[in-house]
Amino acid sequence: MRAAKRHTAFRRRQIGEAILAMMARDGIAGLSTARLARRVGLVPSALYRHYKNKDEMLDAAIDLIGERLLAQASRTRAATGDPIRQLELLLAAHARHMPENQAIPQLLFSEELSLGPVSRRRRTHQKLRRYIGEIEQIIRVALAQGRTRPAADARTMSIMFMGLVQSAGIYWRLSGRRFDVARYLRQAWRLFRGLLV
Amino acid sequence: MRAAKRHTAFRRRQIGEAILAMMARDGIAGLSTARLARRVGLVPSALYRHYKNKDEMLDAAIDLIGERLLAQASRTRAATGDPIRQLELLLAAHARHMPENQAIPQLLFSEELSLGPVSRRRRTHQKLRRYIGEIEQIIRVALAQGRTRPAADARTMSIMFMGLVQSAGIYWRLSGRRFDVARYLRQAWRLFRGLLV
DNA sequence: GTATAATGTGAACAAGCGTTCACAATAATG
DNA sequence: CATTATTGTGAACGCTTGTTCACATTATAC
Repeated sequence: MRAAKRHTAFRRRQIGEAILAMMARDGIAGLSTARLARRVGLVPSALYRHYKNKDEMLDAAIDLIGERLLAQASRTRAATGDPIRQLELLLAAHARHMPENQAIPQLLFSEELSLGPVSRRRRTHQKLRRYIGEIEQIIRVALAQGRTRPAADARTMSIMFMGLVQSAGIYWRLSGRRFDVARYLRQAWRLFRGLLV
Repeated sequence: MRAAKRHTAFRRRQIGEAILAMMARDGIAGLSTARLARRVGLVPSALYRHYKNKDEMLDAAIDLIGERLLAQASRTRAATGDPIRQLELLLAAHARHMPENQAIPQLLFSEELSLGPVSRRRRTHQKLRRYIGEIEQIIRVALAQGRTRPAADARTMSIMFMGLVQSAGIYWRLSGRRFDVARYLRQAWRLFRGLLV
């Protein structure tokens, strides 16, 4: 059956989101144009009406990831003014969206990042830096309010914060989704929190 | 030129170490039997004299990783009796061997782990659990000696500890090897240490 | 020293990959 | 309504992949 004719903008978003979903499960390397097309409901060659080649499709997906991360951050900052509470909410969101968000660590460690064009690594680096920058700002505010004299700067702590999520993701994935992410992150948060207040 | 005839045990080790080295740079997906064979100095078909198929080669490499991790841990525990110092040494070792050890995170997030046989995921899970178990024991000793009443159990803290290394690895890789891992881990260590003593 | 087992080689294979292209169908424009 | 631009289709391409197999070479065992 022939697929409906939709605008390129629509298809581009469809394709981007399909890539994200597929990356979350199977990583970026097992992602073939054939499977991607099937998921979107098109024939492989149809993808090339909307993107020049596979590289452009992947880059679009990376942009999507960056957008979502930043949206998550700003949504959290809007929810409350308390920096400590913001970090807590952020961790909870990561725990809640662990399945879909696996696309992120999959991407960060994909071989595409080392084998593919340098521009892609830089693009990804930039997205992550922005997100960590958001966290760093929150931590800076928290440190200003807190009573402790911290043993490290806000940037170090923001990378550590990301490490909490990463380690949870690894273990969750490796355990066959059995590892209790929410519990771990709650405990880890209690420790991390102690470094701030 | 025809390659020398070596015993299978010798070739197996050669192949395993070649996989590790190649994984560290390019991940596990870009790893083809052709490139692997060239690196070992053989012709692709020769690999099949020593392993039944590619899956078996990868499993062997995973075993090698496990061995190295445990060796690292026991070497560190032998170096000093002080648990705090042990953890510090372990972090320093991770910083020093970051380039070679990239094979580990590459493996942990490889799509081979989700697409490949379940046995491989379990195998990897087991290796990592053993290593984290070692860290957990060290932390347990440290907590018993310390004066603080910890806000989380030793297992949580051991996963957090691994998270330090992971986040450093991500950033280092993404920054094009420019990120100062040693500096970051020193600072992160000061924070983590504060949770123990 | 001869037979036997172990290891290496090159050719060949089927399958999957990303991509191109002529052509068909549909939507947008006049 | 006619024209034109846009989107979808199926076949075909060159390439890489993992693997097998008959055959050549070398080490080991008797």
